[in-house]
Amino acid sequence: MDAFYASVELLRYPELRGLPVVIGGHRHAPQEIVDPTTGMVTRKFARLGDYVGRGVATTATYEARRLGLHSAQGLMKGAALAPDATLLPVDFDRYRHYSRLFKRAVREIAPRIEDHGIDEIFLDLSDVRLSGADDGGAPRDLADAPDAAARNLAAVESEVDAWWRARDVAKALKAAVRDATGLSCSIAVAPNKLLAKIASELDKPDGLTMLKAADVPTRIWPLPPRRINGIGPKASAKLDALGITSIGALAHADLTWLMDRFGRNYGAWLHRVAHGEDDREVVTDSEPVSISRETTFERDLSAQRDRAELGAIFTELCESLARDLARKGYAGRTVGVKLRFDNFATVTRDHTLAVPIQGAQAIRHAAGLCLKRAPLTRRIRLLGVRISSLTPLAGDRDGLARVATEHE
DNA sequence: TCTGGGGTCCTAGGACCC
DNA sequence: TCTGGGGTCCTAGGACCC
Repeated sequence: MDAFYASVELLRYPELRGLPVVIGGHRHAPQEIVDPTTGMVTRKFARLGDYVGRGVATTATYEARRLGLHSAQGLMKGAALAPDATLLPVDFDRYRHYSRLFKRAVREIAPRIEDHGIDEIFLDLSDVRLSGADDGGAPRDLADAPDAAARNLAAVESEVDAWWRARDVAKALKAAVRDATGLSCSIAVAPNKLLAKIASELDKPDGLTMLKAADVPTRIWPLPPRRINGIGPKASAKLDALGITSIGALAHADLTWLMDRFGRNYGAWLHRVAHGEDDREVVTDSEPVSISRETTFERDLSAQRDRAELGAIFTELCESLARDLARKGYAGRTVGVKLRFDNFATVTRDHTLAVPIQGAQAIRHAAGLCLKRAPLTRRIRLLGVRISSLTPLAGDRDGLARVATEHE
């Protein structure tokens, strides 16, 4: 989905279209002002320049991106860059709603969907046929061809057919998503998930990109390695320092040289992905591995001096986690805490129980044991509680069905 | 004016078992 | 009279993703 959170917000605040808007933080909802005589409603939006706090931008409209604003950027930093941009608070419930809408619309056309976050999916289009479309009838039986050359030709023709069919399917998907949500998305059709993901960003927003394996040298190799899903800031910086600034350069790097510098597994993986190779399946059903809640405080808290406040937040986190767990229909055996200190260093502590738990009190008790083992000398900026080693709760078919549609 | 919140996967060491 | 070779589970940290 294109600039998903921001685009959802523009649906309800159309007067912001065309303006730089940033989504982030949580305490600055627009004020509605009703004119007592006319009854006309005008909204007063928060100005990014007035923001004070520790929030980051989750999404920026394309107009805001032109001013240098982008996701994961601190809002205070963004405020210095573009003080007159509009700031809207995040509304996850609303985004989840639109997420379900677009996924449902897609599922009607292409049922083999892999969830990849709230605003992304992978689709297996192998067996998708548009109903009512003239797709040349039944697939040709290659065995009917009289000789090898004819079989080859028939195979090529059938591949070409599939290619144009996939393009029509992608067009139909975009139309269905727009009908269901009023939102635009960008789609790429490619031989695998790796290439589809990269290609889907080549023509954003509202893109439709068709990419064949043979296109990799011309269209993928010029891109920086960072565009590959799995090459983040660290690996990218290291590649840069080694003089590798494009995916093509990575493809031409020696395999053993890469493995020596990045480890056997990661080095071999870098080599494969640079050549566009990826054999991962589209996974249509998956269970969550962990569920967590965390919060960053408005000011750093001391374990001694702010004990009461920390305790209240800790309990609240355990209660929200227990609610999430119940809503999704799971119990878990491993409870963990996460602490981030004033110097941004992060520690975690885990505790595994003999039997799965799900209640807030049991979670709070186990998390308390973890907390006792954590260093508590520095001031704390973030506290989190997590539960893993999950087992679905028997008898909660409703819950499981909800998980199947909500799991993002 | 430092850097959210929700996740997944990988690595590495140690305990423990056969 | 030095300490094999598997395997699993648990813990902690870190890179990465949306």
